[in-house]
Amino acid sequence: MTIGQVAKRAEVNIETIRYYERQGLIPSPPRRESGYRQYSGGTVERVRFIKRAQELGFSLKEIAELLSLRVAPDISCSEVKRRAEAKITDIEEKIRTLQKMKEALARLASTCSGRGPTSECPILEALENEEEKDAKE
Amino acid sequence: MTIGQVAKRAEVNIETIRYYERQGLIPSPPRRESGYRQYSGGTVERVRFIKRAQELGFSLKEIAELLSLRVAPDISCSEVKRRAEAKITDIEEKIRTLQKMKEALARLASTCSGRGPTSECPILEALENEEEKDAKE
DNA sequence: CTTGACCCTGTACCATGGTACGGGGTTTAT
DNA sequence: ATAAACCCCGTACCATGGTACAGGGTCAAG
Repeated sequence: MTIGQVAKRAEVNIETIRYYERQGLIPSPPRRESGYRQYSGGTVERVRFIKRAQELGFSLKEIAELLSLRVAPDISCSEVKRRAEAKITDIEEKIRTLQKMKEALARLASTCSGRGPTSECPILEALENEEEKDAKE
Repeated sequence: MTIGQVAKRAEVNIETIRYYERQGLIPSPPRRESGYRQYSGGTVERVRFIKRAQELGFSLKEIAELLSLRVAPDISCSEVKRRAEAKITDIEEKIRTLQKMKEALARLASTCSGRGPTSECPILEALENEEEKDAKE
């Protein structure tokens, strides 16, 4: 298979395949005499693994590590589970941060009737004043 | 006030002040003969506004717009409120995405006893297999 | 044969929000 | 005077995950 075929089957950009190769996420395949890469079907599966793991919030670096774990002979499943659970914790933290932002914004928005000039907008005024921030903490 | 004093009082890096000036977020101040920037106290407040807005999830670009709105004579408070509410919507969407990720990860993690070699890890296997993904959608 | 699609490489670019230099001038306190 | 802190500018770099070229070679179908 050529790089274009792999990209098409894995539903990614050709450039992405080359990028992943450069980053070490997929191995450099053998070449034809022309220099064209010659892939087996395993690369499609590997790229799909990468994209699925990305969807779950893993960075490419973390994915590279997962891929290494997959073939490490002395590593146990528990390490994979630990990483999944660590990612869950990460995500929970992010959700908390976002919730705080949302609540602060909602409080601000509720102070504004939506009428009047911006020079007297309570939202903008709150962003300008330090007391407002301290009062929340 | 010098740039160092502004940075210290606003609790940001000197480089950040210069960056904000380059990005148009704060105005270029008058200079001494030496070339040193000479700030009034208003810049400290403005930088604090920027940082507070950032904490609420606004990008610098969005913040620049808020700062423009603040002094626009024909703009009403409702525009500011609209933007705050749009940001809330953004954040809610991000939370939903993160929730989905978390749930998918939790499901995966629950399939793994934490025992056994990684070559037989249900988490990794799920990431490898397309059927698993389709079954969820 | 011809042409269009495909492939290669290396380098640069994008977004975002900074941060770090190098090289040189200025200010301030001792 | 001296030394350290401070400031200036322009340019490059960082992280992350791509994406886009330019310039040139190869392949496959008509």
